[in-house]
Amino acid sequence: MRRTHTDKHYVALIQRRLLRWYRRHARPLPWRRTKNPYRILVSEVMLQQTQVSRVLQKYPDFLRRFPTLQRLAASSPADVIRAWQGMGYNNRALNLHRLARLAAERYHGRLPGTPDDLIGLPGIGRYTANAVACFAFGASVATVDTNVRRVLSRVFPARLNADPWLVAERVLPKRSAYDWNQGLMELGALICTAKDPACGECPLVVHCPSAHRIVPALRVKSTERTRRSVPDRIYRGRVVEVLRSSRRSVSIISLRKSVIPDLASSERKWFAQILDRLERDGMIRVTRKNGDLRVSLPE
DNA sequence: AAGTCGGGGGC
DNA sequence: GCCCCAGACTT
Repeated sequence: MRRTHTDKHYVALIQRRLLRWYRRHARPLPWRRTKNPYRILVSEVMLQQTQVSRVLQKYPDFLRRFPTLQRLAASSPADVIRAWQGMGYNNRALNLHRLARLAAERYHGRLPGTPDDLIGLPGIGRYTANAVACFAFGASVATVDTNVRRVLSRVFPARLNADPWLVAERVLPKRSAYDWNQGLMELGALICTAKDPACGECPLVVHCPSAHRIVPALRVKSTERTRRSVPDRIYRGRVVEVLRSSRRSVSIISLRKSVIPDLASSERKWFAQILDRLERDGMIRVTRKNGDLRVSLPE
């Protein structure tokens, strides 16, 4: 009988090796030194599609500015968007603020502790729900992010086509979920990287069928609609960035000139659509002042 | 299932 | 220039 990834003994060996490696090599990241659900939540949202190195720069300031979920709920969306400067994906800031206000009225200003109650909250998908439940509330649940997905697909390639969540749940050591999940992510970030992984330093190298023969990941071709090959979200980001630094509302004319100085008149409709979508997202506010359209962050 | 949503740093 | 990154949401 050939061993599979469900072989208990084989999995247990891998679990012990990774846990030991993690306990020795774990970086002292600030969100690993707290169980405060709010602080864990902020870190997980910030880390969505964002490197650890950048989150490290913004995380302390954000928590100083908004020390608790209640303080976040009591702030304006504009305040949160400003504090999000440099992070990208500004919808995350908006959703975090919505979550805070929603928790204030539904959960007395606290975060629920189960994946079922967390998932579906603004900006909280399956990964973040499980991450907060596990890292803050000690729930024994799997967390599958891009690191975990990559590591598991290499260590357990037999299930390459299987749902990574099923694999992750099957190999999760129930008693050590926190260290295991963090360890998988740490391994993916430091050793089992997307390109040119350091198999020579990997604690799982003797068990890994993919060791030293990693095939380059398939190119994920971007299909985003572009204007002159630049995705719209880049211009959305520029609009928000201009509004961040202006204490007052800005006329659409001057806003457009700040964002794109040489915009052709034929493209003004395109720019108007950018603003429409930003307004629909709740990212900006458009008001009329004596017949003139003015734009600001939602104060 | 595919599009959309930022920004910075590595190469 | 291109690529990657602790995902979520909309269509």
